[in-house]
Amino acid sequence: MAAAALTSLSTSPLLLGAPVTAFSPEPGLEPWKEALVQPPGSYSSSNSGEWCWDLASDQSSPSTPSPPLPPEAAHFLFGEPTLRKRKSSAQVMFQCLWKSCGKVLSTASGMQRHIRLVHLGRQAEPEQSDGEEDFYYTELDIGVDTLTDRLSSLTPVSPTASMPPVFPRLELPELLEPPALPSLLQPLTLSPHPMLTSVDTPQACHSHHACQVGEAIGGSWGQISGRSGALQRNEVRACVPALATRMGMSLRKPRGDAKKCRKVYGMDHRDLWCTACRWKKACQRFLD
DNA sequence: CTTGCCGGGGT
DNA sequence: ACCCCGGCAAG
Repeated sequence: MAAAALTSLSTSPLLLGAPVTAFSPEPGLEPWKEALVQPPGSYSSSNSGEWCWDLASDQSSPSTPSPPLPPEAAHFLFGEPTLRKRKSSAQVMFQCLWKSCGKVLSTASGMQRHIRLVHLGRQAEPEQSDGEEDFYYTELDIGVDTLTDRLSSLTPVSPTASMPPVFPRLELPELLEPPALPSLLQPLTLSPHPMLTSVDTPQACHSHHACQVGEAIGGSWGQISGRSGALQRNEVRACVPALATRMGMSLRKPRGDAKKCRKVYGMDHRDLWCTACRWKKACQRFLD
């Protein structure tokens, strides 16, 4: 029965083309629970929460008939965002990541066309596209997991993979400049700071890891990647803490640039240091 | 290499 | 509580 419902939902035009107005969060269906009922094969079945998915097995998903770009270029690393089964309760939109653009369209093809014409200056038909447009827009679930969207965009690759993701002619500083991030959040501003609050479900913020990850996004971690798309939001939400750890996202706060007692007074005036510095703790005199 | 400081001790 | 330091990450 549930399968039938999912099937009918997944084929519904509402998911792909309709305006946002139809959004409704489906009371009684906790979205985070859906993470636990993913089809087998793509995810390991650990119940410890330490090991939530395996990119290698993720790649084994069947290749598609004729994707518009070489799968090894992006889909190899990022999955198949437009073809994988989508969460039934989410309305999907597509937002341009180009600096100070932020245009939101309801279809991926429309967004690709927008990027191609407006930003890349190409007139070529989609068939000739090399898929570069995919790098300049992101997929938005207009639903409960806006944070995990952001997190997944910060997830360039599994830590088990050693190769960096392929960014064709990607102008990182421009694409990832801070102004780009707030604009991503605009249509999703259901609460003052969605990046931090939307994850604040009983599950995700249980150990505050997710919140600290949120803080980290504002810092240097924001430069990790701007790629859209990608890993299943359910997976990400289900194991944000483990994800943060596994990605090497240490929860240690980034080093401040203020000179501390040690630097100011020197090793041979330790008696002038604040006690915290003397004890090799975070300096209390020269705060960041 | 140096610096800042977390985590984990000892008293 | 106070004090110390191994060891790590970042620069």
